[in-house]
Amino acid sequence: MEKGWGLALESDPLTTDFFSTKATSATGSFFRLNQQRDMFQFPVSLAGSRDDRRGTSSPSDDTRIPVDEVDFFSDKKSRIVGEDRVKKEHGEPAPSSDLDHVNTGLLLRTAGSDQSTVDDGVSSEMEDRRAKNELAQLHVELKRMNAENQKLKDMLSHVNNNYTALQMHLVTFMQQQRNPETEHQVQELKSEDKKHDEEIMPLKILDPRPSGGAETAEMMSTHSSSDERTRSGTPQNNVEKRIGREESPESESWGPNSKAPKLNSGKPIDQSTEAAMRKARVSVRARSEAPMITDGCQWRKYGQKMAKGNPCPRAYYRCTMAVGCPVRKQVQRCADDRTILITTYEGNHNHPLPPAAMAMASTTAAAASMLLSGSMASADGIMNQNLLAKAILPNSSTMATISASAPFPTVTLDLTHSPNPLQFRSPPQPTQFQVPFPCQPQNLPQVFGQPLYNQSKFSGLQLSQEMGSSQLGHQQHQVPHPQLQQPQQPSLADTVSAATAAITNDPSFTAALAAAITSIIGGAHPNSSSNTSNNNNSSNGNNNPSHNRQ
DNA sequence: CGCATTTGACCAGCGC
DNA sequence: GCGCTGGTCAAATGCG
Repeated sequence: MEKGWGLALESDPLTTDFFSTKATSATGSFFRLNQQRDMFQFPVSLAGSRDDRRGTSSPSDDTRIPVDEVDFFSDKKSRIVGEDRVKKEHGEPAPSSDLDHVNTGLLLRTAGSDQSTVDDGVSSEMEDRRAKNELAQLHVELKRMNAENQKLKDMLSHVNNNYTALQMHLVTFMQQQRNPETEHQVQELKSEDKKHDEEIMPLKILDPRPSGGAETAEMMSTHSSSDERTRSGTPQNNVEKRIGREESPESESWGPNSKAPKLNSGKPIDQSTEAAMRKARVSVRARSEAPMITDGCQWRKYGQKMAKGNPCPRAYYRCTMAVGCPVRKQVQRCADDRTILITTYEGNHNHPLPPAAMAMASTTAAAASMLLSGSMASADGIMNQNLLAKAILPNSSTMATISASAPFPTVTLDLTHSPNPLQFRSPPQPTQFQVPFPCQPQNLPQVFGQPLYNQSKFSGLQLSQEMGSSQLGHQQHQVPHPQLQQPQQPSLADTVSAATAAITNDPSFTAALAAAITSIIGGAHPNSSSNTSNNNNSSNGNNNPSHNRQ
């Protein structure tokens, strides 16, 4: 049972098959197949993150190079150096490599090999000396490479941080333009986020929605207090706890019986949208044998119910990565197709997330923001939401559906239509740590021009093709990102499912999504029609990319 | 023993 | 008002 950031965060829920308790035994036996292996997994692609260093099946294993000597960000040289060194130590002649000076020595030796067979005495001594010399050179080179790698790693980390900060600044700026009164709240969030920038990417990217920042802050405070009450645990507090739960926005149930106001109620827009924000949900449909997708967060199961119309029980989970985190999720198998796992997220994390969790968090945050932005953009929420769904998946109406008729605004990301899903495939390495494969970037598919580190078995948002070509391509000028400029490589069918992780790991994803949404909403929204022309210039991510939803 | 899960009970909202 | 349903709680249980 592993408790760190990374893949094994959901260890116990994995082994606990809630379908086996009440569901049929048939499904139980089915889902018990390699649950660990078949978990959805989200990548850890944050450069320089701890997870990146935990690569296990790297070439360093084979060559017995100490891990600290082989950097996963390293270029080919250092690895070759390592191999050469080992081969040297084993008496093998090192092959010609990229190291010129090494080659020189080897070539000399090779050139003289014929002679060395003739006069053994002198040449063997010289060879020894030469070999030692080479070895020393290799050591020096290795050190130099390591230093260089470290430098590059630092730079990469720095660039990442800067990029995130810049993105947040941009969102903040646009948010302030749209809603100046929330400026101070936004600033609060910014300062909070800064605290965690170095180690962990912050989830609480500002909510660009009107009063979004306020909402986030409010939810955080409210939930901390309410949850503290809830966790106080003394029996005499039961009544108080119930009351507190009712007062807390998060405590509202998320079912059709919930107290949450409906979208098109007659309430003023502020209240209704605020409530809608609280209750906005993102439902992810994906194929998986595992009882729960691995989204990088830690969850604690707090309930299970048989839902009407579905023989499979519905499990209720609460985020336990931080005390008082209001995020909850429901996990349920689809009644029609029990290989489909439906995970519904609600709430905003009130804590920083590890990179592994950023993937799903970004996805759901983008979807939720998009949904809520759409619902607020106009009174005709349904229309805009449909447009937003098309914004996510312009060429497929079934990939993302937004329900405005539901008690809560819900966006459903349907990830089950992969032509060749890889969710049942074995991971390339047995370890549960998600390790990028910097050694073979050329073999990796790209989404939005970003190499896919295919460590994810998540079946994917399937945004790669449509979004990459039509949507993102359209938005590239709006959301400048170096990687977005790269030509998109045709996505491999069996790696499409990893697209989501890669997409959502890219901080530009939500910005790009927001830009796309903004342009659409701008056209549909009567009040923002004047902004339509601006969308191509200045809408870059402002309208959406709030990571305040999980 | 501590922690997570299980599971029955409770509560609130909705429909009839 | 009553029953149904969804969501949550918390004691009981299981596991490492």
